[in-house]
Amino acid sequence: MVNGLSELEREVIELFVRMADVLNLPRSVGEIYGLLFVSSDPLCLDDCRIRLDISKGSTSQGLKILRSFGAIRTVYIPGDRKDYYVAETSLRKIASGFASEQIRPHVDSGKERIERIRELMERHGNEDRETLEEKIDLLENWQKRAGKALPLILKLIGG
Amino acid sequence: MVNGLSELEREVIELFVRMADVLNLPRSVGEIYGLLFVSSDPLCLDDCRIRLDISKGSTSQGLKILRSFGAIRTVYIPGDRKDYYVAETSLRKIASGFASEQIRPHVDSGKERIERIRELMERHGNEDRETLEEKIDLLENWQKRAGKALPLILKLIGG
DNA sequence: CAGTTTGTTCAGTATAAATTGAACATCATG
DNA sequence: CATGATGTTCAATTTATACTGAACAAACTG
Repeated sequence: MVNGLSELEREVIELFVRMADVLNLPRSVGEIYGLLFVSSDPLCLDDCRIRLDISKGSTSQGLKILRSFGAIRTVYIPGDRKDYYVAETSLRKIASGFASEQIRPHVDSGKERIERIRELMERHGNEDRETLEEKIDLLENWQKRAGKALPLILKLIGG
Repeated sequence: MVNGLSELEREVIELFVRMADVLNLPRSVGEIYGLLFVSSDPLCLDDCRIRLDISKGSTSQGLKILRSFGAIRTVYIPGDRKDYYVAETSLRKIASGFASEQIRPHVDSGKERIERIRELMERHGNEDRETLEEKIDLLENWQKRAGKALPLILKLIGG
């Protein structure tokens, strides 16, 4: 046992580090969630910091991000001023939180950009106009499908 | 008009740069795909390089990546030694290529890791054994759902 | 086959993002 | 209200990743 983490713990944490990587989240976010996930009892900021051997700043930021999409829950422990956390284990909740915080904004800004592109095309009056218009229609189509797919995916994953 | 790119072109390209960012792909990949997407005719490596003002290396790498999941198609132009490319516009094709090249491997390696975790737990014999086992079951459950969701998402998006 | 065109590779460098740690704010408590 | 405990913020630094450009390989051309 190195670092205060058992091999089992390290392996679970690494799993979530990889997930974080895929989801474009900081490594530390994966580490923290992983640690909370394997822990059978709630941990506070300092617990995480010490066991993962990361800085206070990273730990604070990481917990903030995890809270922001509901991947962790705050637990009140009587007689203790510290905030304690447990991993949320409902995939549905996590996925929908993640979707609305990290995905939806991108989809929305994409929508705005397509509108802007439409406007630009008005004053384009080119030979390729026809072809171009088809492309933009296509783009809008993708956009819409992405927007509709998102909630369905959540249903699908969330069970 | 700056850089040889019209405002319209720049806007479309930026759209794909943002997408690339979400999908964890290099910016240049988004740029190249965007350029090919707005272009009404096929472009070769040097066309992309010059119009986007990026290096040969980046362009070559970018095209390689785009080819790797079928986001672009090679077009043969008689009497020209160069390879020409057009953007693939079937979302279904692109999404399934992306899934099998960039997502599936992660899902698979996650599966292996869970197996390893299972083994580690055998020789764990702890008090928390019960709780821990539930967690790992949960993990496996997520894993399976992700594996099954993937093809469904493709159906959903691909139309 | 020497010269040219085309594309790839990769060591070095630049860029963006995450992490650190110290300063700061907040608040409970004696 | 001074002290200590807890958590946040942010400038400086580290780290990971993408990009560059020169060297190279392959293949065509005259």
